[in-house]
Amino acid sequence: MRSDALRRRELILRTARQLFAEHGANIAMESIADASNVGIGTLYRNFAARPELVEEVTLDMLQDVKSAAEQTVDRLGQHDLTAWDEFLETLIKLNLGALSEALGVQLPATVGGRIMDLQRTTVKVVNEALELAKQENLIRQDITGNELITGIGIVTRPLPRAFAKAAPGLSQRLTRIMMDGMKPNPSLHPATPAGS
Amino acid sequence: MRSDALRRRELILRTARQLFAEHGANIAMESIADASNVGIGTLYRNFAARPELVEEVTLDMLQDVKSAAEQTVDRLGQHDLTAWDEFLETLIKLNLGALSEALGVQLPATVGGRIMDLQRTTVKVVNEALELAKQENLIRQDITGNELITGIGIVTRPLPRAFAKAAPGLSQRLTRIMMDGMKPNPSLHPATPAGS
Amino acid sequence: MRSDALRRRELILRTARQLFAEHGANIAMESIADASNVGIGTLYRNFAARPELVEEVTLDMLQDVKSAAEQTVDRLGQHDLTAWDEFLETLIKLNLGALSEALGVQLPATVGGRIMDLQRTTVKVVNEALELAKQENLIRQDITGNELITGIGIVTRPLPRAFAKAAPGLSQRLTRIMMDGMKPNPSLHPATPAGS
Amino acid sequence: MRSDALRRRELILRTARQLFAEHGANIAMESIADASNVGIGTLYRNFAARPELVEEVTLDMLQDVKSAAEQTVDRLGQHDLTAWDEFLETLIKLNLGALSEALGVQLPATVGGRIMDLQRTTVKVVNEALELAKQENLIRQDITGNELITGIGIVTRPLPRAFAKAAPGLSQRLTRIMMDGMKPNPSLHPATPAGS
DNA sequence: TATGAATGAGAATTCATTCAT
DNA sequence: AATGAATGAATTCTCATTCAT
Repeated sequence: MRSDALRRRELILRTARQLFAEHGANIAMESIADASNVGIGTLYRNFAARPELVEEVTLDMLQDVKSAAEQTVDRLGQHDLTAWDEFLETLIKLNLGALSEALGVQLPATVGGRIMDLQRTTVKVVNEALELAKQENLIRQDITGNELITGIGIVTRPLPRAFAKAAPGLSQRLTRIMMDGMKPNPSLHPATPAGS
Repeated sequence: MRSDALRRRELILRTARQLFAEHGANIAMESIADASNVGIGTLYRNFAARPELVEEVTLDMLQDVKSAAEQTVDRLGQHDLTAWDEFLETLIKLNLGALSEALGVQLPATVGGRIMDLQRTTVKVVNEALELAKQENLIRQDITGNELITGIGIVTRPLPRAFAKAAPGLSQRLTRIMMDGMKPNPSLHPATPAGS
Repeated sequence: MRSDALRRRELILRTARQLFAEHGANIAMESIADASNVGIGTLYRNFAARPELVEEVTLDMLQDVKSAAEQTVDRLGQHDLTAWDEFLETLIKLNLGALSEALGVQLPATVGGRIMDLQRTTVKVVNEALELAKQENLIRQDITGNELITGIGIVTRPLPRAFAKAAPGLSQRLTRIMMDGMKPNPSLHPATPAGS
Repeated sequence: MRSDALRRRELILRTARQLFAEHGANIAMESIADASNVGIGTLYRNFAARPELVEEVTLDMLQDVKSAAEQTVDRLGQHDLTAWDEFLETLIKLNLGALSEALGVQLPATVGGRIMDLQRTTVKVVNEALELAKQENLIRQDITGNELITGIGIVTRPLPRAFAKAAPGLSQRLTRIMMDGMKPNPSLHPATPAGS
């Protein structure tokens, strides 16, 4: 039953992540329980309160980013240059935007240490990948790991329905434009990078 | 008396817009009434329900964009090239991001015709301005009005607190990067524009 | 409407006090609302949360004790000796026991200043009445105001149903016995009074 | 094996009794299971539902009173007069008050026959002890067994925190006063005893 | 038989909306 | 027409009890 329960916990986590991305921060705990095919009590047995669930989903997402970055560091280390574009693809597909929008609203101002820690190490690995990408001139020299991630995160946020409808494919286009803004082009902005 | 009532309605609208931008979608109707110094009943007399208020705020915002675009068309028509950067500045200052985030969540899937209409004419004027800007090579040839507006809208959305804190100035940096992505650079992407 | 609302608030307060005494601490907020013939929302508009309602009921009760004590001081001051027994009667009828049982469980460990204050002044007045009663040899010299009140409070608590049923009138009998324990009888216990 | 199971049941019972006295009626079943070092399932195998556990604890408590009374009858029968005060001490130490408060709230209006029966026989034995005590003039002639037990029970109930804090030692003082009220003093109240 | 995971009814609280004054 | 009190549905969370292993 141990593994059974664990499987169920994972299921709830995945479901919650999906629903947060799809319906935003306001999704009711009961909807998450329903979509996971468990009773509300089971949801609460696994995640003592809403903020805890939000925290776990956040960690889950950060872990995905970190794993992708680690792979990218490996592959770029072996001069497999296709790795970089695939990394960006992965980040985009992770739906960081939808999630971070939903989660950002809810995370308490003072985020728990676990998130801070994982965020830190994640950014660190992303920075390593970035360093390698810069050496191959795959990206602007002044971009930081933080900027890369939040940049993709922000640009993949779901658009207001009205806009999304009026112009299908808009989201991908905007992503592309931001990626273009990160392309190497030393002449453009010697700029002072913000954040780390 | 008539104008008195009108003034009051405008006041509520402005207050709501401010509060939506500041506190997001979850702001309570009563808070809006309080901040407007009217009773909740008066708020509801002016806006029959929350979605209607949201709709009006959206229209208000679109109108601002349209007005700015109109001025820009005028000035660019007279070859006042500083007008373009000022237009972008204005769009950024309008806080489109914060607002559209708050409003986007709430607008019903089937947005009222009024919004669609104003959006259409707004985009049209923006496209005119854009056309002039392209002639002056102030912006990439393949950017559409819709992309410009939503691009600025999306990139000026408030960041999750955790990120914002970790890297102050990040938001401006991301805006800059997206603007860079829109800079004229014919070589980069002959791309097929999406949306209109 | 102002006075209407006030009347309603008082009604809720009275109802809550009654229900706390009758059904104990666990009575649901909704039951109180129902019994008051108001919606649950109205209950919460008047008392922002359960502890606030509990506090108000407590203050209401203390005020009753204080008023009774004040009258008693007046009457004893005029050597109306029947006042004392009537005071005790009143305290008993106030149902202090049922209430304090219900309320005691709920009041936070650190009771709000308002309760502390009113309790202090109440005990003070009771002590004045007590002083006069002692001069007339109506009560043991070593009894304090605090002891008188909590003594009556504790002995009028509702008995477990099983006992109450087995012996109707038991509660009154116990009250009587405790009152007997407070009768003047200098020989019995020169005891050191506890508390104040 | 049989005795093993029995031992476990007794352990749960003792634990529950302690927790009821300590934390009141609201203690959760799971806390009782935890404190007993058994799973919640085991608790429910031994006591089919909360009221049953409450009933068993009540019986346990009544049995203690009965045993103490039986000893007292024996000793008083041999004119060991110290037995009486020790009996009172024992009743006080049994923490009848805390328990009966917790249990009283929960016992269904129609208490099971087992409780009624044990209560009856308990009161009977207490009455025998009382008879002997009266012959030795250790207690008022008009006190009944029921009154003695519930009197001690009620006066040893835990006081609301606010009062307890304001006056440490208050509880013992009140107990003493009630005991004083039961001291032999034929002149005081020829009163009609209530209950049996 | 012991365990602890699962369940869902119930409790406190919030907030959009309606209604009496 | 303005006000703010009243309403109740929706939401978060708890805990007694059941059930699968």
